[in-house]
Amino acid sequence: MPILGRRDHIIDVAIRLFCEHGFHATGVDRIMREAKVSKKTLYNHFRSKDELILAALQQHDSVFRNNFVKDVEQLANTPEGQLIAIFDAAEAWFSKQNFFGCMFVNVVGEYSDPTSPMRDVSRNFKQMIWRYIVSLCVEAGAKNPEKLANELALLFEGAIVTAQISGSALSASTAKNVAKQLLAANLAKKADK
Amino acid sequence: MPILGRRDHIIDVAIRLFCEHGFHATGVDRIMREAKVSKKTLYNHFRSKDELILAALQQHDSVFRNNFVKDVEQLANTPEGQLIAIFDAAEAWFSKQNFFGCMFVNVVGEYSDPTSPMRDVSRNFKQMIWRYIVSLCVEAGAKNPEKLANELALLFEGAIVTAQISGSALSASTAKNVAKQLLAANLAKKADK
DNA sequence: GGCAAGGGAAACAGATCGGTTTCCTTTGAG
DNA sequence: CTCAAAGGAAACCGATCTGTTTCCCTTGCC
Repeated sequence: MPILGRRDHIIDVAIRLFCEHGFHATGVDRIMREAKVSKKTLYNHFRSKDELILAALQQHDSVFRNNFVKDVEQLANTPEGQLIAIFDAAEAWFSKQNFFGCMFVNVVGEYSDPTSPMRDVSRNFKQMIWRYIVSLCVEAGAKNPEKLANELALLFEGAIVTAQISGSALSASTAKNVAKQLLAANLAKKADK
Repeated sequence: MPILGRRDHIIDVAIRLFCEHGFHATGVDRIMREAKVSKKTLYNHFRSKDELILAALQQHDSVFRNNFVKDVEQLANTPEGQLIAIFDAAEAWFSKQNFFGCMFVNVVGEYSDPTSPMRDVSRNFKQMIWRYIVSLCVEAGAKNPEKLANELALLFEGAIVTAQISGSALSASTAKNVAKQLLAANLAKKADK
């Protein structure tokens, strides 16, 4: 009912439908039906479907990263521990009923133009995740934090897609296992403390 | 003109368009226009668009794996070398002009029903790649070939998606670097020969 | 030459797409 | 109470979707 909540509500419904069925397959009629708003209201808040898609991506970008970082910080309180906890948080994510892979991976499969604003948001999301991992690597005292972050981000990405296709969350522990080896090889020993 | 080549030609065009623009966004009108066949001919070979999608996925499954294995075998002639060469072949793949990510990753973003035949083909493709890696790990004398293959497949998957989103082929060498470390840790030393 | 089969072009069908407009009701602030 | 703004329901628009059908022309085979 509150005016300010309407827009966010539409975006929430749109995110859910886009994640589950894709972007082209999800019509505005269905979004408006499930959000229980009229088409007039929807187009009062968004000039076009593309603008709604973009708003959904940006909202999901913000919310997902915020929650993910919070989850990781709740699972461990040292930088090394948090780098590993990323994969525990991932496993919990993969195990959710409404897990349909990464929205930002799914969107690039439907919009191939590299100058598309959807791809900009997608690239930006992955870069933000990477920077987060870099910052943890720096705190953990990695010799080459950016290189280590590249490797950990790659494992993360691979685990997400593998979980999506296989329908199993096992890939998270596979990635976690490799991550542990990478940390052992790239982090200063505790003796250095 | 040959009757037998028509069906394959339609499939080839469909694969190209599905990879570049996605499945829902690619209409049969466009496929038929670019394949230079009439709609009658198209529906004479395929009962529905879904059947064409399925045929395209199966064809791509077969052709891609065949070519990929051939590329790997051309790049190295030992099992250890081939396990590494996977990522060199990947880099060449990522660098192609018409690289739009993995068709089987893209398709699961548009068809979320786990019982969908499209997802069956996708799962099967990833499993075939995994089995190929397992066989190389066995030949290379890995202690736990299936576990090592899980890890290498994860790196492979992560490299593909990262290349697709970033638009850069650098992820291949990142994955290759990690793969080398994994092989060094999991393969019997040369002294054992 | 004649003839059946296949294919091309295009009309057609019914549904759905994104998006606009109309009309009427609700609602909140002065 | 009044009145303007906002929202809901639904008609409407033109375009596009998958899929079917019609008509005509080519082509290969006997």
